[in-house]
Amino acid sequence: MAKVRMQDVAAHAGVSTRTVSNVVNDYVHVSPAMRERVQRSLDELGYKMDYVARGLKSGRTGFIALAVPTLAGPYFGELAEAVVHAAAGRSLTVLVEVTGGDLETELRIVRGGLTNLADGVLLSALALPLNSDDQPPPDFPLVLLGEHRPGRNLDQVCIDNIAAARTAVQHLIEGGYRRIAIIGADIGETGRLRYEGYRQALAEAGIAPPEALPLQLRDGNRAGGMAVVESMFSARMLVPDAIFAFNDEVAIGAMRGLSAHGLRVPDDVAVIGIDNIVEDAYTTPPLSSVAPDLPALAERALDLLDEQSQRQLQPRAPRQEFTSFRLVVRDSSRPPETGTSP
Amino acid sequence: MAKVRMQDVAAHAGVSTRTVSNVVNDYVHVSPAMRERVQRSLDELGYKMDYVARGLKSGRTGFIALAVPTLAGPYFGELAEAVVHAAAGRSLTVLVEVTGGDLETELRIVRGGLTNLADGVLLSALALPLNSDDQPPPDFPLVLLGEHRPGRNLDQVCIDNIAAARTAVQHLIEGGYRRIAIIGADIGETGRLRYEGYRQALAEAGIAPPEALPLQLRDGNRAGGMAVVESMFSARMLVPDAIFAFNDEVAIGAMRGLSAHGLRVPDDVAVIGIDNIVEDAYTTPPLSSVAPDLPALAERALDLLDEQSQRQLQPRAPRQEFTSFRLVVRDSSRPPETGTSP
DNA sequence: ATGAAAGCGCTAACAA
DNA sequence: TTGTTAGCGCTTTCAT
Repeated sequence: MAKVRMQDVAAHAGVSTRTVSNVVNDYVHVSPAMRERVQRSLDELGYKMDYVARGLKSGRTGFIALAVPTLAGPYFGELAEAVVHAAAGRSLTVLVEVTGGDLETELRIVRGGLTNLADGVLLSALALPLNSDDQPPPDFPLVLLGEHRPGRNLDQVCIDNIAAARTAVQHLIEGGYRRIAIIGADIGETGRLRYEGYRQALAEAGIAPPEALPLQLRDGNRAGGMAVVESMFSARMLVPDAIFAFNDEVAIGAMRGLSAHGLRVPDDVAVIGIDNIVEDAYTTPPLSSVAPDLPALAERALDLLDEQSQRQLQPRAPRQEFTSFRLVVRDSSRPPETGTSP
Repeated sequence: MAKVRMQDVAAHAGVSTRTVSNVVNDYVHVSPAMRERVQRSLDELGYKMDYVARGLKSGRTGFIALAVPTLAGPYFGELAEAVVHAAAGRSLTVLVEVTGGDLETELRIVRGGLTNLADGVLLSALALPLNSDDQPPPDFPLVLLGEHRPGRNLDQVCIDNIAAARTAVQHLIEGGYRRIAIIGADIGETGRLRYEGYRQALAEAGIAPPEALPLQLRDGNRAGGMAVVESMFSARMLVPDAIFAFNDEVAIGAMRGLSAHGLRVPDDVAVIGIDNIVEDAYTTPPLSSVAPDLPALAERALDLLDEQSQRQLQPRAPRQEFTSFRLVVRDSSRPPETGTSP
């Protein structure tokens, strides 16, 4: 069964390709009779649109691309779901590419590696150099998603990392915790921002930060979080009474490390992370977190993509937008006095 | 900065587009001098290949598509990583589409919705009707990934679900557990197969299955697993001494439900799942599981895609291949006598 | 080793 | 309302 082209359908129905195209694309000015006739041929021959060919001509494909560092961890999967859902509301299909946090891959994407394939690109960058203002702005709709900030010449939507971190740490302080450690301050720009929020919260409360943890956090995942806690014990450090983790995965790894050493959460050490991944509600104890508004983030990102498609010609100043977040308190950060939920 | 076409480069270098194409595609018969000259123009003008246009003509895009029901849960994310990794070894880029387990979307894909965009499609189907043998075979490389079995006219690679389930249940039996419940026997074809393995293991050991759990598992996720356990308590059923869950997410939900009712794992109830997601090593207690060999699965799937591209003309009998799995024992299924790991 | 030119399947000006 | 036709950017026969 060879490929059925529009021309084949046109021949079969005794009309021109123009008419077939009109029918396929639900063009308004087609007589019902004609539509009926063409539709019959369409069905009979089993015609399937070649979206690539259409894209070549029309410049629009109906796809948008989402590039994320990894899908192995939960956060980007949940982000992807939010984007898929938001895109579906606009009749857009999402294609996800995994970059591996690889600089070369991220650069390829910023330089248009997905253009013509997708009408717009959402990129969660990890490795992209921060000061890339010298790079020419991309000539296709591109929005940066999430916490990285590679230069100031690209649209971006993310949560206010400083505020989010400060909220988390303030919550710990309000719970009476004083020796509050941070894990992951060294993870790229996001880590820097979250450290700043941490620092501000402590400063506001007049608390001195405890001594820094000995091991740097290599990867923002469970294994990394656990390793940092292990290093804390092997360095015989004074154990903090609370930990603010770079993200929930790290927090979960840290909790595992603590419990492996016989420490209870939150009685001995309180823990809080960021991202509010689904898993948080099922850890032991359930993990407190700061929840970014993923649906809103996705919607805003698509809005910006839209905007960029419109003003392709007359570029405007790049935007950085924040979406809201909220504190989600679970047992991992509830001070002992308060008791746990029923 | 308008779009730079091959023609522009050709003009700039004073050659034909043929030559530019040759240089770009590393064609052998190009004189070093010519290559040098064209390359200079390429760089100078900042040429970027339009992969869509190339795909239109050549029929190959360098992309393969992976369609999964969801990315919100951990399993398909980890599967996607495996596919991305395997594909990278073959200079293929993976584009992931989320189907939502939606029948309409799955049908669109089987009918070629991603053709011309991707050189081949890997589909993890959920809703696809089982007896779709009447459907004409797809005219593009397509391999089914994972546990579903929609008819016998498509290539498929998955683990042997019956054997995997039997292995898990045999492990529980060897641990001395007798009242072994299953959660998720009702989740589609996969559930049916895993139930069969469960049944076989019990039969081999001469154990009668305990009374069925009152609530059907709606979704194969944590919330579903927890809900089933809750229903077990509200129905005042005799609590089993071990649970074999449809997958690890369900197992994790079940563990949460058990601990919410004051039952300890594995002392009161042992739990085992399937998938061996990363999270398993960090749950409390760490969750035993059956681990599919994801890298092997991905490689075999790509092999089959390759094979299909070759014999486009002369179709061969569809294949169903199994990839190996192994039992991963962690604390959640270690009988009390045995003690826990150091 | 390189050039000229015919499409890949579709859309959209331009015509009628 | 529908037909005709010129490309979209690229690859690839056929020439040279």
